[in-house]
Amino acid sequence: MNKDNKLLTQQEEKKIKIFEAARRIVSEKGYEKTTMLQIAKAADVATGTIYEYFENKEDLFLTIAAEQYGLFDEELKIHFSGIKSAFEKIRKYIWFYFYFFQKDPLYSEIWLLVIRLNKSLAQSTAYPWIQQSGKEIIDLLKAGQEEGMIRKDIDLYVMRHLLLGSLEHAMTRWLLKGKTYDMLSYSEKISDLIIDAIKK
Amino acid sequence: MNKDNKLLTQQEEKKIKIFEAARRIVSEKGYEKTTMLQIAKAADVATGTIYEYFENKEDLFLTIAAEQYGLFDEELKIHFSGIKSAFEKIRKYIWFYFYFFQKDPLYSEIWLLVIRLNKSLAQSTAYPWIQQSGKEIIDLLKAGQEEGMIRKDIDLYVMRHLLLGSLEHAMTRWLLKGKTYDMLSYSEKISDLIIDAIKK
Amino acid sequence: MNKDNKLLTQQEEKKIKIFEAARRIVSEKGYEKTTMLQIAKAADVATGTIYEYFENKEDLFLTIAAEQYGLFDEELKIHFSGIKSAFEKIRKYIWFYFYFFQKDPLYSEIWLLVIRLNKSLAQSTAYPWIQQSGKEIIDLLKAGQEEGMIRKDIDLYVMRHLLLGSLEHAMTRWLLKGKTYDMLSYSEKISDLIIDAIKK
Amino acid sequence: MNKDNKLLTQQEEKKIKIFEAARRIVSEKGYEKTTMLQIAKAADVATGTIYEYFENKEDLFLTIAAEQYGLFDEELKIHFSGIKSAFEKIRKYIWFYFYFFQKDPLYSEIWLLVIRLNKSLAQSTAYPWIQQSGKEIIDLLKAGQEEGMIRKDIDLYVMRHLLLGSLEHAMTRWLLKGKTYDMLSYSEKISDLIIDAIKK
DNA sequence: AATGAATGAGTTTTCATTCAT
DNA sequence: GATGAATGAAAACTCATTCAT
Repeated sequence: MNKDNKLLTQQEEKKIKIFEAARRIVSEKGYEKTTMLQIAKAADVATGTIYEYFENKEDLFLTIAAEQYGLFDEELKIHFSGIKSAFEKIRKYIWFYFYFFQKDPLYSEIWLLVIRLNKSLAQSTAYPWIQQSGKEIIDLLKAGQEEGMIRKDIDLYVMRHLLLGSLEHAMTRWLLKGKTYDMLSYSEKISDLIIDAIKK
Repeated sequence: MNKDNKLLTQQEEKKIKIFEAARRIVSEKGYEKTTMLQIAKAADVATGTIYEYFENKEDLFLTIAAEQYGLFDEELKIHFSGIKSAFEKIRKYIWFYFYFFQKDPLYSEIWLLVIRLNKSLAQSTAYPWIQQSGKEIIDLLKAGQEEGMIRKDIDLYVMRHLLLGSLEHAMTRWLLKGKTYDMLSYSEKISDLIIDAIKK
Repeated sequence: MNKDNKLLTQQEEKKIKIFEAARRIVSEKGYEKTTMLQIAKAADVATGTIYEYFENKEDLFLTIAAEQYGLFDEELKIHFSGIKSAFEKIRKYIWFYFYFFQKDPLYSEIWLLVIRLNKSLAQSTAYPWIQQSGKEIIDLLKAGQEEGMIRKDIDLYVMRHLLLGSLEHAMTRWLLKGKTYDMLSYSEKISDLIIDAIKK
Repeated sequence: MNKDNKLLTQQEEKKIKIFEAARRIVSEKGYEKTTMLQIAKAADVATGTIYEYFENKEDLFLTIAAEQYGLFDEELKIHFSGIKSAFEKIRKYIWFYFYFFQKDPLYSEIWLLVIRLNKSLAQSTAYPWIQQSGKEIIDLLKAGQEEGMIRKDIDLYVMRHLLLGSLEHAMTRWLLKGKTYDMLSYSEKISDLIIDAIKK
């Protein structure tokens, strides 16, 4: 390892430190109430240093959002591997949804309470991953229909509302209630009900 | 009408003017990005005048929220009148949900994007109407089970996640997408799917 | 009594009501922290009504100050009646000082904590009574010297500092300590010491 | 001197610049009428910069007051050095009181502020230096009594009223009158009178 | 690359005063 | 004369961003 390489590594580390600090604080306080100074202190860097790695506050926030989505997507792909049936994938998706958010409540807060409802994010074309995130479910449902496992009399988008809506609602309540009760028992029942509703 | 009556009306009018201006701007920009000066200008009053009618920014915001919920609740009751069956009420509820939010998109934005997901609001006991809003559905579902119209093998709370989750998700997407497409055709299909899922 | 007379009386009463309310609140909170609305509410009138009787906040405050001084002066004159010796008058003055402030702590707070330390008041020539208030002591001391009862080797102004300074300091402490202890026993001792210091 | 040292000095200088500007303006206009913007402009910094060095307006003000008291106390100690007799220390104290205020009129105006501050903070335990300031005189007087130089028939607190009251009164008048007359000739005479009154 | 002091526009809120009724 | 709603200037304080070191 040469000097440059080592420096790069140190930089990467610093970027991650800032990233993690920002993620933690944003999930605690929300975007508007998180200040750059808070992030800087939590990351143990100077405020100016944040601007070495991120354009500005919005960029930092958007990077977190993209990363957040990427992580979900990446892990999901791993969990999908080996499963061929679209229907089974949907089952898996539901399970994974609860599993992922429960595993890392920090992430789920950012996703559910911050990103998902950001109007400018939702309408922006600059961040294609946001548009992307919903399309996959549509593809899965369509494939499930073609397999003959999912009812064909219902619009795909309607089913997506039912699917994602139920999941998000359940998780959001759990977050807002302070994560005090056990999510696991719920998740299974919700899974059953959703599957029951969309299957042939 | 006497002089006093007229004065009262003028006052009420001004309060409503501020109220409507605040509602409009908050729904456009969100709570944090709405300034008192913007509201004042939009309502064509001085900033100080807002403080004649509302304690502070939070109070103004909360008053809007309470009003919002109250209106939904009040209108819903009217629509429920004459309906005896709990199951039919649920049908009606779903229809009304779309109808109400579509009728007044300004209201729906505040409810769906601002109030519903505000952590401190959700956990606050100072605003009982927020807690109240979810309990009614539970009662309806329970009554539907007792009538024998709704399946008894599923937890009430799980069904509520499905019901409210689907509705909220559908409406939220519609809002975030800029209300560009027609909601009515969706609403009916979603209704069908939800009813289908929870009925015996 | 005619109508005009009765109206005048009602007005006088209203003015006094405002006056008393202002005095009470100013003594509690100080000049800067007293608002016109607080006074209006305490006097049970509208804010605009205060401006019917007083030019503005400063005028109201100054009127209180003048009244305050006038009351002290007026009562003092009564207590002086029958006393011929200047030396005895000084004795009386000291006693009266404690007596007056103790009798009406509201008055003393305004005088000691508000008026006395107000720079613009002290330097103003618009309020001759303020200048006047100190001159009387000088006259008394001078007369005492001429009577041969008060030492002549000390500058009159120096003696006034000792006299008024001691009194004000003692009363101020009493006020600041919450008027919890008995002032009477002190006042006598302080009297003795001051008299002792200035007498021949 | 290294770079760090120089930086520290620059910071200190800026803090002092703000401090001095605040002191000057507060002494001119009083606490309530001094705005943070005025201080910022006078110190040639941005308003935000003040908040880098002081918590808020009250903290800035309290720091000035504490500094003021500390300075008095510190210098007094130096002047006390070499003097053994408590009685002589009291003589010195009186002299120093006038000397200190005359030497730096800017400081002395702040003292008026301190007096006023004392009024509002007299009952507060958060600023121990305020309570402290009066106790020292009691100790000195007591020691003077034990030396046999100060009369024992008078309560210590009564003597303190005479001593501090006279000094404060003389200085306050001088300050409020705009420091137009010569204080030195007075101070000596007041000294003589006070000493005369309390000595055996 | 890293720092963090400095910036100052922007925000909420207050309150003496006015004036139409 | 009395009212009190309306005013809006002014204040304290915040914080994303910059830039000299």
